[in-house]
Amino acid sequence: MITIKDIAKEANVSAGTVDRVLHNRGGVSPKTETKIKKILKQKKFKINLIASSLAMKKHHNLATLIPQYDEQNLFWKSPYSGIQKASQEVSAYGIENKVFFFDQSDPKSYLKAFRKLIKTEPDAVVMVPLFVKESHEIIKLLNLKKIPYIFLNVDLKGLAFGGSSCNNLSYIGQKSFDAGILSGKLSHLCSKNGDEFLIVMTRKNIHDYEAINERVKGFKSYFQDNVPDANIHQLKFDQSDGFETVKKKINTFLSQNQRVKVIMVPSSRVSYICKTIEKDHLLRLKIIGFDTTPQNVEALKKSIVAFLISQKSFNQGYKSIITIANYLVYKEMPTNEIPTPLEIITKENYKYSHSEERKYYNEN
Amino acid sequence: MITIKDIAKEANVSAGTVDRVLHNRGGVSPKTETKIKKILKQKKFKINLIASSLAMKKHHNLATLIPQYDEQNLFWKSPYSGIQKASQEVSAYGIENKVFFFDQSDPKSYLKAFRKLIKTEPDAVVMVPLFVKESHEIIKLLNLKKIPYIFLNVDLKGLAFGGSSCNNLSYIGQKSFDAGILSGKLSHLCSKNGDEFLIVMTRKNIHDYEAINERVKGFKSYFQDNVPDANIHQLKFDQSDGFETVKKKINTFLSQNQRVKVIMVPSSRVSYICKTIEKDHLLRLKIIGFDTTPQNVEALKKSIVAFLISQKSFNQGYKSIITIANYLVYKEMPTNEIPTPLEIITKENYKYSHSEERKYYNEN
DNA sequence: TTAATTTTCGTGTGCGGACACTACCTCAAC
DNA sequence: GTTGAGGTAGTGTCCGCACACGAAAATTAA
Repeated sequence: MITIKDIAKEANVSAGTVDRVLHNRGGVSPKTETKIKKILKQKKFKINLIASSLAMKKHHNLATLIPQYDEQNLFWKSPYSGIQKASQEVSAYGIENKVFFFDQSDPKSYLKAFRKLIKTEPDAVVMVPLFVKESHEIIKLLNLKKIPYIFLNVDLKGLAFGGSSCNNLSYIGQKSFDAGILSGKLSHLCSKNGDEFLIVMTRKNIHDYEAINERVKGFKSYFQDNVPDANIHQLKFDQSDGFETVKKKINTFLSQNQRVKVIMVPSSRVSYICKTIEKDHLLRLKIIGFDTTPQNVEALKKSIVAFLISQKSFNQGYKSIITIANYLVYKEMPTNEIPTPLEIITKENYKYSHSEERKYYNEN
Repeated sequence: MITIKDIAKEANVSAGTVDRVLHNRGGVSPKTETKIKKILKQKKFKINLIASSLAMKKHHNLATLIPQYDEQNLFWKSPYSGIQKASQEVSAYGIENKVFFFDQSDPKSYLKAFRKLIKTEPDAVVMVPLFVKESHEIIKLLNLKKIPYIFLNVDLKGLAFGGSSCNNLSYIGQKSFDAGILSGKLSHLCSKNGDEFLIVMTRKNIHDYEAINERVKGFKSYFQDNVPDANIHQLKFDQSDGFETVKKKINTFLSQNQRVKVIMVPSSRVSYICKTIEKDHLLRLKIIGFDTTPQNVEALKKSIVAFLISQKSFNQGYKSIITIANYLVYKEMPTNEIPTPLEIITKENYKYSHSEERKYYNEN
């Protein structure tokens, strides 16, 4: 391992001088500078990041702005857990993360949480820019203060607000359209000619409205491209519809459409839908859903659900923190967009997936 | 940030004493030990890994013993790449990894490579114990020298040789039986009642003989448990069979067995098999294979292959190094067995998988 | 009681680098 | 010739921890 001192000795200067050229601090004569730079290259010197960050005594403050989760709506629990795990890990590197929650249905709470956040003077921010208009204001301030930020799960990419554009370091999140395509492919694979398909939409939370729509679009797009004459039905339920209403509607529909053999539920509510379907219908159906919530996994294990497509939101939360931490500590520039694997989960491979996540839950 | 000194001050002892209890170095009276431990907990002290690794400046020597790969047989390329990537990462922590190759068909070269390896006096070893008998000797020596080792991709678990048992820290590798079950499930899902199945075995390398066998067993086991009356055919080819022989046999078989609708190839040779199959047969077939070799991915993209099951051997190689590094640096005891996810890859989600691996390839 | 141990603990140094502080040198102005 | 400014380069300290060495305290032996 080559150290600064080695270089200094070789160049007949002191370590301080080498340090100066390493950091372009100036105050070095052109002659010595070129000489040192030459030796640096020749010896393939690389700064020891460990020693470096110790010496700098970098004490970074991170801040995270995400929607609050609750019993009713566990969607944001998983990314939060990932964030927590990553925070724990990077804390050893002198990075502290503060999490600020807001109500996903209340833009005002979003702004309010951000105001609290900004008061802590973070060095970087991970945020879920759920509300476009309010995000405008936030982005502007972050740009002004030159605080780097990355988007989690919701992208504002390309949006420019009156001169102040989104300079987010990266976007980490779902590719819902592609996930929809995948669900189409799986549906197709486990069907035969003449089978019909059913999409069941239940709109429960506003936040994933976009994701659900994209999934449906992707699903249809797959069939458009591959089986244009496929018969795709669609049922929509509202928040106001009770269990019995849903049950009646679905079963009536299935009775009248015996050729429907595959159901795709573009949300994490697939296990709920399954509960409404009568046994004799279930027998002929292949059901595909999203997200590995405990209930969904239960349905998977019982072979009621054939496939779950998981976007590993735990990992997304985890990665968001790790990414920004690497940026702060090692100045490692993340790619503009960090895609998350689209995982296909079945009864048979579930136990091998999400092991990180489950390990974390067990420890806590 | 709480430092050792803070703790020391609080406990009215010196930093050295705190250090001693932190590392269980002994030489501390029970009284002070419990006192310090209490304060440690209370203040939630966490060792600063940065400072720690700097101070230790442990120059660990790792050694890896894996089969050589070549143009003909790329199986071991992927784990090797993972190993390389991890080696690079841990080098910043003063860990150097030396890789020793052996000929996967020659036990002598295995022993020879090991002798070279042991001369470097490694602090830990990652190895693929391909040959049982020769491994005996190796394990004995490693046990004697108290060099920790982990097994990659081949397990000798439970094997005891004349008193010297395997004390491998961990096993990182495939779960081929379960992968076979998964292939069964996928085959089942994309078939309908009355369809028949075909397993095509090509035995090319000795090393994955075991894996292939397990996959077939798993496949059959799935059907045994779920569709006992399923009709499963099997074709075997030998190394001596040329392309034309294989082609003829397969197509003849498919012509005579029109009800075969799903082919499962329990090895990474699926793309090769596909090439032998005539177009009109391909149209009715769903094909399932293993491993994301470039050729297989090509077949996947052309929709010739429906599913590939990947065991992420890149990640396995990567993890093996990271695991042993964590053991050396942080004395972090790995779990006895580290399972690898069984990934289901289709045309639609391929681009989102293996991103780590591809990133690495692009960088190098 | 004193010497010989053993147990328990404090001190100092170094890991590789960052950065402030100081020292030296040159050159020009007075 | 003295003085001061500006440009260069060396030195020392600290970051938080690991670990060796040796000192002090406690225990045992003589």
